[in-house]
Amino acid sequence: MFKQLDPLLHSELRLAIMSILLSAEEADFVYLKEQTKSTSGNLSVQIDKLSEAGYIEVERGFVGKRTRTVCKITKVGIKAFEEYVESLKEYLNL
Amino acid sequence: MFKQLDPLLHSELRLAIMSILLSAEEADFVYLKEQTKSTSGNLSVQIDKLSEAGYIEVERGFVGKRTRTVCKITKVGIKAFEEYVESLKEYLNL
DNA sequence: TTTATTTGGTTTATAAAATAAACCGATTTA
DNA sequence: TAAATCGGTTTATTTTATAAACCAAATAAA
Repeated sequence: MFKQLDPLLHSELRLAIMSILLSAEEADFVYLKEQTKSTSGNLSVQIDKLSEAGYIEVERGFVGKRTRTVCKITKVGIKAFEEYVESLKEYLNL
Repeated sequence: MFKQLDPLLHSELRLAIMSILLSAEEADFVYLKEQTKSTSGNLSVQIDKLSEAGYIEVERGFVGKRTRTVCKITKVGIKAFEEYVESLKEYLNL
């Protein structure tokens, strides 16, 4: 009856990150921090986890002299997100 | 933008319990255990948490000589669940 | 009848997760 | 040149989830 909920997505901050990246296709660290109102430490950790899972791609570069970390969602990430939504619907009676 | 997700509901097992109780209006420990495929220990702990939050009511009684723990969802629980669903929709782009 | 075994749980210990605090090098600003 | 800010990362702490161990009562088996 109840499918397992992907533990990587069933986390408030990671879900918010994925949600943003799904609409935006690209977002940098600063933007994600603003939108999610998270601390840098927490954000950094959760970005790493999504990246290690292959759900997002992270590029660390420069804009002018300042560093800039840009995140994009991957195909794998999109699929995982969609499956998570489907599973959740069962729990939510949607 | 992103509302906080009620941490009491944002948990796989507790959400499953609430989901069942929302449709069933009443379910006992054994039934919940079967449906959620959880261990008794985990189920016991999560039932307590929902109960302490006032989201469900727990009655420990007897049927014949055997003990029976029956759970019901409360109005507070229904409201919390509905709010959780609304908040989640934002994250899921629903 | 005593001894397993099962039922219906609870309590306690452990593993994993989320989160914040402390830190760091580079860049501005005062 | 000292102090503050930016853009993070690393490490420590707290919280959660989960399973394992346990328990009393009931039933079944020997």
